Amino acid sequence: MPQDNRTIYIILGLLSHEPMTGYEIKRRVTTTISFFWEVGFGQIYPTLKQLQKDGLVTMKPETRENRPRKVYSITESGRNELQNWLRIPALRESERHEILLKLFFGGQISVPANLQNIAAFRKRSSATLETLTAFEENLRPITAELDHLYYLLTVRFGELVYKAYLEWADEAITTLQKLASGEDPPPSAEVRVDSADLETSRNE
Amino acid sequence: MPQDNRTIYIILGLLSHEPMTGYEIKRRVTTTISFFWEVGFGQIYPTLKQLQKDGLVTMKPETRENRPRKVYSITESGRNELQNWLRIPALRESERHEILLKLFFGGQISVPANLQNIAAFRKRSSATLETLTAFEENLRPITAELDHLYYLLTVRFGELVYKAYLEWADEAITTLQKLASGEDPPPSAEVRVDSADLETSRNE
DNA sequence: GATGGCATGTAATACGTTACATGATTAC
DNA sequence: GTAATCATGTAACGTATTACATGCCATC
Repeated sequence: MPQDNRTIYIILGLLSHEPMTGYEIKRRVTTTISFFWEVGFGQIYPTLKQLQKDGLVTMKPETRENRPRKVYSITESGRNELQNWLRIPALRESERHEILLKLFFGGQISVPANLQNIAAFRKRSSATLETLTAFEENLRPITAELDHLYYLLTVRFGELVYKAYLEWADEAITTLQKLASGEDPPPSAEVRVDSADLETSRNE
Repeated sequence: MPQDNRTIYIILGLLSHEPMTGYEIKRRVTTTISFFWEVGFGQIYPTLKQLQKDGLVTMKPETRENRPRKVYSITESGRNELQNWLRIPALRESERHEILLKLFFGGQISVPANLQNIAAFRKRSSATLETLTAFEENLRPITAELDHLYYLLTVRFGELVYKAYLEWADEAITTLQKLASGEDPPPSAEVRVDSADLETSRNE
């Protein structure tokens, strides 16, 4: 019945690994797949209820250490639903790059203002890349387990893409700096601030 | 008043270049920015109405060649709103890679099935890259105009990122093929089909 | 005693996609 | 004549984000 709702499959997928609570699903999403797909509590709890109603998962209340929690498990029909979905090739990427939106209309603001936006993007991307690299180092030695290998493949995707982000940012910064130096009079105060920003973001 | 609605800024941005109709806005989006941000008619027309109500754009009905149309122009306050937004650095990328979602849970289906998904992704990405390369070739010679230069920068982003996609796909295919050949018995029918798919998608 | 993590949830709102509906003109 | 392009819009639905609300337990 669902046609577009990926939250369903994220939950089914995580439960296919092992039973867990909604809270733990959220944590798993954050620590593993959030760099290419985010899910919030506001989606998880209602979806779990729905999945239970549809018989794709079952729920078992627990009282561990006086703390009540609901542990969900995937059912056979849930596993089938998941596998059917996994076998359909994805249709398209859904990317939304706000940085590109701003840059596309960059002519409406100054070159230094655009440089600042790119510098912020570069900084963010660099931090993400570092996280991904750390993940890779942890995963490499344990790829004998198939699930870890697939996890590693997604991390590799991130690494290659974020490297491309950095490469692009450097290229764009160079292009625009040339433009600014060729057109602007002696470096203004605004330009000096930008340069400082670029330095710090580049050397972290 | 808006906090998240980028459609507003896409429309204001396009109108900052020149006045146009809702239909033409849609066409511009499709031909230039759709590879990193898509907008449908269902968003454009209502948003135009809203923007008009808020005084950020004005509308002038025309009857060109007996065909009625509504030509929208950006106002001064619209341009201010746009520029304010352009000067705020983007917070994060919003990417959703369904291919990675499927691969992350790849352990639930066979290795060849995962290979097919990656091959489909590769094929798609390769086609997009070709389009982007063609765009670049058209844009390179006309970057004297600032708007074209910014446009080119977004296209370069696409090129670098889609190249990274291809690189990743090849790497992932190699990894999984090794796995399949090391574990599977003599090539089954299923595996043969996959190999054919990979060939055609790789040589296009 | 305060902060942070574990744990579950609802409600409101915003946003986006799809389908539907209509009609003129232009090019094949 | 038929398909494609120009042109505008609405309605329904689905999906996602944000804020709010609650409470226990463990650690500092």
